[in-house]
Amino acid sequence: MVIHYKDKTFFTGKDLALSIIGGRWKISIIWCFIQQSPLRLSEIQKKLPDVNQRMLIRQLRELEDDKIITRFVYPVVPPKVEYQLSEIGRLLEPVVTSICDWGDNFSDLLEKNDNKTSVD
Amino acid sequence: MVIHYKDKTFFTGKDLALSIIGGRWKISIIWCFIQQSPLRLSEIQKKLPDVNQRMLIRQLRELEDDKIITRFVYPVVPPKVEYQLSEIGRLLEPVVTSICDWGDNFSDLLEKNDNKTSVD
DNA sequence: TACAATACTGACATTTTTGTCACTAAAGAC
DNA sequence: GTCTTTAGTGACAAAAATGTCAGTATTGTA
Repeated sequence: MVIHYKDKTFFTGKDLALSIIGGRWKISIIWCFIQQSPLRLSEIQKKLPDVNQRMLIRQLRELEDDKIITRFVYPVVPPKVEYQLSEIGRLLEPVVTSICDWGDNFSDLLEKNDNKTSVD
Repeated sequence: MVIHYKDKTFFTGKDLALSIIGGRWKISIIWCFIQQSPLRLSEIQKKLPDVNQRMLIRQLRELEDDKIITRFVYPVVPPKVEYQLSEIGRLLEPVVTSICDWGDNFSDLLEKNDNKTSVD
């Protein structure tokens, strides 16, 4: 199987997937949408205070380009733009939840080992 | 919940997880181990020809530091070193498979749309 | 005419990640 | 002493990702 996408060639769905969701903040952004949808830019900013606006917008554009999220502009003043997951975007939920689950497992393990080696 | 790990602070297991498996080749490396284990460096290189050796070793070191994989050196000449997933590393399987599954879905979608819009 | 609030964009700096090249280590065989 | 093979390391270059800052667009209201 060979996949051509945006001038690049991928030999597995996995590699294609990684190229799409591999961005620094992509999974975190998608996680926001799984919790609440739709979301305005300003709302995502509140949920992800560590991401600066410029970066956030860039990642949103990429996700939009890849059809993971949709963007809807309301013709009002002040401007209002709503983002939400597309159908294929919503299918990323198992990816995000499995990452969360593993992270929780890993952090439990850290705690256990910390207690084991702690000195008082 | 606050997690301190390697001089950094994480507020969710997800963020901790992303910091550990977020490296450029980490998921691909873990995927190799899910397919076959243990693996020698030279074997991983064959499976991931796009990763140069220096990079591969660096990613392996990071995974080892994070206790995702173990490294066993056989005291022989020429040197023989075997890597394999640790217990917590093996728990990454659902993460990897969900990414693969989603990628396959996405690539199916691409194909469908290509056919729809193709001209002959 | 100036101001408001939201959602941007452009140019550039900085940081991080990745890649390259040349080199080392190990110890038995010759 | 030199060669072999596998698995590395160090120093540096290049590229990519990310961050910063200042600025634009919109149009109803004061």
